[in-house]
Amino acid sequence: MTPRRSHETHWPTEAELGILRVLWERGPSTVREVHETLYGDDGAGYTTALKLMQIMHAKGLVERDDSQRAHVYRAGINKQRTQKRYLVDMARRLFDGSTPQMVLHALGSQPGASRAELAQIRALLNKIEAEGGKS
Amino acid sequence: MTPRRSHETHWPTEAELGILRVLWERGPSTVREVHETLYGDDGAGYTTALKLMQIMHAKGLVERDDSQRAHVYRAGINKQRTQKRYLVDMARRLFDGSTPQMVLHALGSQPGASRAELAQIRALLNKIEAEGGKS
DNA sequence: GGCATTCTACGAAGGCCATCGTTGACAGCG
DNA sequence: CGCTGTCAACGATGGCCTTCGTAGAATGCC
Repeated sequence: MTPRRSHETHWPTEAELGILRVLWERGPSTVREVHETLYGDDGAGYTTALKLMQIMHAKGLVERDDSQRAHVYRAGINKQRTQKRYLVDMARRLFDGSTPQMVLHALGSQPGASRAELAQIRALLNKIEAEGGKS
Repeated sequence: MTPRRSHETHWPTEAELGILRVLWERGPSTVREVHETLYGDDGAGYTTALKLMQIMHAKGLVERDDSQRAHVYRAGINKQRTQKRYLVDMARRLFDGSTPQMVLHALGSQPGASRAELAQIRALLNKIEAEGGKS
């Protein structure tokens, strides 16, 4: 009935996120390269990947160099910023907006963290505390 | 064309999550109560909430007591488990499946953590380390 | 030039999602 | 009994997402 409130800033869909992951890892790639990496031989067809990437281009999620016959795509949004965006959104939706609460939950449930990672987290904790957390 | 791979285990959609949040917080509630809490006067209409909750009931996301005229709904899935499920999925989609990496990112970007929360995280860290993280 | 291959572009199908309108049941009240 | 308000049920609508089929252009090779 009523038009869905269009989130305005585009959230990548699940399939789009898959393509972004490939572009973030491989760097600029053609549709064929992305398709092979992502779907291999028994995933979605080539034109599916093409269509998705065209739509993503229209949304600004990827940029495109069409000077060659096979256009070369690259991620149009930053990986770190996207990760952060999703984290903040997840905290909002499931943890009352509290990132620390989310961290606690994430750590608490089967983290499988290595000692090195634990040390890294601890170091970050020290840094945050030194810079003055909220009282 | 081809049927979408149906995730089989139902992931609550955005609107469904909103309703679950209300049920988790308020406990068993009627459609009207959920609607008022969630949408107030200028959100979606009453029948929208009703329809959503009926669909959720069909999916098993909520349970229902229909012994009264106004049916009473309660959450059919556990809050903690749902939080964990989303966390794991997010780690998979954006952090190479690594929860610790995700924690690092979450802590690193605008934590807004209170000292108490930092201490809580630190305590949890100690506990995990004591129980032996992977080398 | 002619053919096979590889692209891009376009459109459409089928599914799910959120939203709402309408209908019929039910309850309370005068 | 008849009104009035609330409720569940159902269907439909418009939008978005994923997936393809097909067409047309470009390229390379004989």
